[in-house]
Amino acid sequence: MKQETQNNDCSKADLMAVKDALEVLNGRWKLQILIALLNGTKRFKQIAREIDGISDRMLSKELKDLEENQLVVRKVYDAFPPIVEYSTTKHAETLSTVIYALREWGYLHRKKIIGK
Amino acid sequence: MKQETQNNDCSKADLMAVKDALEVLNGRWKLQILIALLNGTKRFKQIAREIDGISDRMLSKELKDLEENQLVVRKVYDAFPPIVEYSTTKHAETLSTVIYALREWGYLHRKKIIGK
DNA sequence: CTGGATCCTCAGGGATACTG
DNA sequence: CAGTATCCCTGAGGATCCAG
Repeated sequence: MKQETQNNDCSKADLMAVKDALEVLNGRWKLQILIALLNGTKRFKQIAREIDGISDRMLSKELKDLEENQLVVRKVYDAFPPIVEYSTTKHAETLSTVIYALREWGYLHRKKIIGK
Repeated sequence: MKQETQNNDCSKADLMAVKDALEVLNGRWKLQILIALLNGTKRFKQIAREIDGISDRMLSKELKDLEENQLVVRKVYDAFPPIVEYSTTKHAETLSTVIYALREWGYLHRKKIIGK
C-alpha cells in the first residue's frame, strides 16, 4: 500500500468549514424549522404544529439560536392575542443547496438500505 | 397576510428524506470520519490522529455505525501487530455532494457572521 | 495496534405548569 | 397565542483500563 503524503491536501480548511456548518445546524430541529420557514412566513404555533414531536421549549430555543445566526427574523405585532411571525433571511436561502443535497441523499440512502 | 393553503406542498416526503439523512449522519463525528476516509484508505490510529478530539471509543463506535449503513468497509489483515484498514464504499461517494454543500455554506456563513 | 468494557459527565431535549 | 421556568431523564461522548 502506497502512502501519499498529501492525501489530505484538500481537507484542512475544508474540514473546518464543514464543522462550522454542522455547529450552526446541530441538533435535529434546526433544519426542519428552516425548511418549514423557507416555505413561507409562519407563526409560532404554526411551526410547532408542522414539525412533528417538537416541544414549545425546544422550538423557542431553536428559533432564538437561528435568530442569533441571522437565519430567521422575528417580527412582533402588538396585538391581543399576541402575534409573532418568523421568516427566513436571505442568508438562510443559501442553505437550500445543503437541504437539496441532504434530501437527495436521503432518498438515495433509503433506497440503498431499506428498499434494497 | 395571505395564507396559501399549499405552501408546504414540496416538503412532506422531502422532509422525511432530510430527516433520514440527518439520522445517518448524526453526531459530530460521522462526517469528519467520512471526509477523512474519502481521502483514502486509512488505519484506525491514522484516522484517530487526523480527527482532532475524537476518542478511541467514539471512533470505534462511529465506524461500526458507518459500516452498518454501508458507508465504510472494514478490512482485517491477519498480522501482528494487528492491521485493520477502513475505506469508503461507492455509496459513501454519493455523499460528496452533501459535503461540498456543507463546506461551501460553512465558508459563506463564517464570512457572514464572523468576518462581517 | 485495534479496539472492547466500564464508569462518569454533561448538554440536548421532553413534560408540565405558569405568565403576559 | 407566545412563550418562560422548572424539573428530570436519556444518551452522546470523554477517560481509563484491559485484552487479543
